[in-house]
Amino acid sequence: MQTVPGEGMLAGLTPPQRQAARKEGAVVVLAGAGTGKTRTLVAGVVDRIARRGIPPSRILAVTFTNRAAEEMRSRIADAVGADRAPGWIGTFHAHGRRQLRNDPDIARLREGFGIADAEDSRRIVRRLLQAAMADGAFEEENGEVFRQRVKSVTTRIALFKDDLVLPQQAAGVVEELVQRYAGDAPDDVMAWHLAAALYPAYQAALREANMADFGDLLLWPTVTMQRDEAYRRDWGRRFDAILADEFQDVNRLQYQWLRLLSQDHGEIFSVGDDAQSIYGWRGANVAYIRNFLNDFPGGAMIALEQNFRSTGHILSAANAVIALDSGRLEKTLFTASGPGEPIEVVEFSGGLEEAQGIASEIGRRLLEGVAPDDIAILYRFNFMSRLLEEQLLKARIPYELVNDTAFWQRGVIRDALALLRLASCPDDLQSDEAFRRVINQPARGVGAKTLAKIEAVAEQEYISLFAAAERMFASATGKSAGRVRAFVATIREISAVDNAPLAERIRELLDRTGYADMYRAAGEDGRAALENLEELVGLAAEFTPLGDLFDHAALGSVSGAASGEGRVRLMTIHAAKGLEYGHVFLMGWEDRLFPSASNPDADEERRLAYVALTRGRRRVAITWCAWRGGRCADPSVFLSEIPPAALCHGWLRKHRKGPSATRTGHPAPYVR
DNA sequence: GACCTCATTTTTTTT
DNA sequence: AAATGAGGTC
Repeated sequence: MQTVPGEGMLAGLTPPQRQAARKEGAVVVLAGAGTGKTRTLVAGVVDRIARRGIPPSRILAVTFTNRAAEEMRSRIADAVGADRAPGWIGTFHAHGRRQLRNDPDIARLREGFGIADAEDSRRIVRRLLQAAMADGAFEEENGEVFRQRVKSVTTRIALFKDDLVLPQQAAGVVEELVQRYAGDAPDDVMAWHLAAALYPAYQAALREANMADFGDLLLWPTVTMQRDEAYRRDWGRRFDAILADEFQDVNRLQYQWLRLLSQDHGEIFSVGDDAQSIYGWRGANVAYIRNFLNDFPGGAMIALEQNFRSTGHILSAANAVIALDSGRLEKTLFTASGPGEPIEVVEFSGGLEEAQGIASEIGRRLLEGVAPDDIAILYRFNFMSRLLEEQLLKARIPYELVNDTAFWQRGVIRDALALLRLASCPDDLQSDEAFRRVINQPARGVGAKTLAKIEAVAEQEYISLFAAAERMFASATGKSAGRVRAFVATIREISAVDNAPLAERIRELLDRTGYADMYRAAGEDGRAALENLEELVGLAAEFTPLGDLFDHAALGSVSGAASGEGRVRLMTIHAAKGLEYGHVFLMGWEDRLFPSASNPDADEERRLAYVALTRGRRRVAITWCAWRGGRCADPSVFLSEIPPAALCHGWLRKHRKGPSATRTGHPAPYVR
């Protein structure tokens, strides 16, 4: 027998893994945490290429995150060679973008449309809500309340799209969605109605700006595939096999998209774990994986239950917590390794003590020789990293925030990109959001009132805001007129020279508009911003055409995520899914905080706890505080659900005194 | 009318 | 971290 490339890796699989990888037709692999999910998925791809002879170019593999796509790509390349890796590995959004770029008119967009990220969407909704409020659609709201309203309406419009609801259909399904998301609060119900009412205007605003939001990327291709059989077949026949990762997190839109693409051949290999479904608030519906066999008759479901990651104690804790998840697909993780160390539970008096305690315990483990990047601290909410950061800094422990405010979403970077967009097409309405963003940055005397005047002119003449400002201030006198004229002239000049390298173009924009000077003048306060801008200039060189840079920025890429070797990782539980660490610290396990009182889906919080626990390979510590945020707190219910035999009081007891353990100070950083 | 500073607030979770 | 509000100055 000749050897087939890739057969080697198939040989290293467990029997269920191998059975799954070789199965044809519709398959769902129910892969518990740490059971070799990615390995099996990669084996599935390899089997299709190497054994079944499907051309790599005819395989579509889809993931949720860029990180997962990247990992899959490299692992497949390792197995079958880079030249034989599938050409279509990417996130749902990247695939949708590709489809929409091919036919912008299915969304009634023009070529070169931009991608609106969450903040762009919020800005549009804010304007619509302000207008609605002025019309008396609802009571006047101020500040914080209004801000919440904007956010809550924006997310609901996105949920309509995730549920395959078109703008004109929204009003008809409000009641259904109110029920589904159990928005008992009157505010939430109102937000649903507002969202349904504003959705058509929101969509019109996007179209006018020639922009697609995240939902649009997949919504319009899917809707068109439903309506137009020729279009569906055109895309469907490009692939002989489809593979989907994290299937438990698909929403209705993604699910239909997968079905439409796979319906001709029925070759859909999906991998997931219903116990790890944690994105319900984004429209994900566990029912799709749980009912897979109903929707794909003749399909197969294969469970992977042997865990290769964690110790026995960690698994018994995870199994106990997830056992109470209602409606779950029964499966129990087991391991061939021993029980290992019990999970350490540590109670602190307050958040500061907790942060100090974790920092000093990490310091101790680093001295014992544990590698910093084998340690992770996980929390429910991003804001919980703040105290921790201070303490880690103090203890000179190198750390990295994973995914905090992503590079591309930072204010400075968005400003710089706005300048670039403005300069790339100042007369296009597409640049209006960019104009709003940077016209008064640095201050040029254009406040809300002046901007309103510019907007009025622009609307009247049906020209861009930039063109309107140019016209209005051409001959105006006054303090701000000169500054606006200079700004407009600078953008025009740079706009005219469009052959300069991107990096140079950005640098010129930043310098000549006075944007960079604003931060140079700020001294130490502006240093971080200037560094970010430098990084952007460096990064920009990699992108041509220009549109790719904007798309990349919007689709949130993993910039710099691979940089943090030798650092302790701090991240949310959500961000930790799919990752594993030898030492895991789970903080803030308190009632109301975790499970979060603001999530109506209690089971989802439970699944989150399961995800958190199963990130640990050898040692897991759970901490909680009796006092946080000015009020008393009780330990999380999840703690009481873990079998006592898997728990112990760990390092916490010894260090209740707090500061004394750290006061001695550490002269040198803990670097190996 | 716009700007500045200072204080306050409030966070889900993310493509 | 970013968005607000207040109060004072130009």
